Amino acid sequence: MKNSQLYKGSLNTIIMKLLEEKGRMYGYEITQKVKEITKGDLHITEGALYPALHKLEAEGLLEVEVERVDNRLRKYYKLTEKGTTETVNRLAELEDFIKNMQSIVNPKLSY
Amino acid sequence: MKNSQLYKGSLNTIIMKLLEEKGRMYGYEITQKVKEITKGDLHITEGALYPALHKLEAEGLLEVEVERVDNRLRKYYKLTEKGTTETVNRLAELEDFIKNMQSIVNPKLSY
DNA sequence: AAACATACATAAAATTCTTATACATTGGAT
DNA sequence: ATCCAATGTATAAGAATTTTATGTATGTTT
Repeated sequence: MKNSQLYKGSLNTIIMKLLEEKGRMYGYEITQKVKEITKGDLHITEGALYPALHKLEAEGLLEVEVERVDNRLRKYYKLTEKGTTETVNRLAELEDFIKNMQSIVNPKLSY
Repeated sequence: MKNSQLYKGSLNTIIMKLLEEKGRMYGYEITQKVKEITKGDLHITEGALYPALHKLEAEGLLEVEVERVDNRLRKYYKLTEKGTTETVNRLAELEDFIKNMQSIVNPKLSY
């Protein structure tokens, strides 16, 4: 990930949310989608992405389907049942996190 | 910090924002203030806090004033001029970060 | 022919945080 | 009187995540 330190720790949640929405995605597609959504602010690097995907798979949250498209390898990831359940929790945590960070940035609004 | 991984990378920004607002604070006070603001969600541990404060000081973003209160040592931290300037940048980054994360969580709103 | 985009991967190093421990004072409860 | 909780700072070992750099290979554009 590029730029701000703030994105540290949010990669797994981002991956899981995108997969929840799209059904299945491959690694490179995830990087492009995130770049698009954040208008270029967030560039997920391969060095961060692939180990993260492999770990989520090892934890049983994702499963992979390998396909060959245009003679190039693609690994499509999708949420397992366990992963889907866990995504609900992670998104709830994310919403709390965002609220908390907003309370810190803008304490005037907490009346 | 306790619970969610999401807070990783946000500690420095939290510290700087609180100092910008309060003028000066000591470590323990920061932990209590954050606990209060987040209604107990975020517990900043000493093992994370003190190294972070020392590093910000080493970078010239914070300066320290040692005082003895009730025979207990207190180290009050405040932003340097450099730190104040940098805080503006960090808060802008935080706002972008929050917006980006909201775009990811709630893509429907991005029409 | 070179450069760029697509597509995956790993390994060393840096960074940040968790967990555990340490020391010292004050105040309240047993 | 003694113990425990709260206040206050600190460090060190280890874990986890990310950065940076590198590698492989194909397809497309200039």
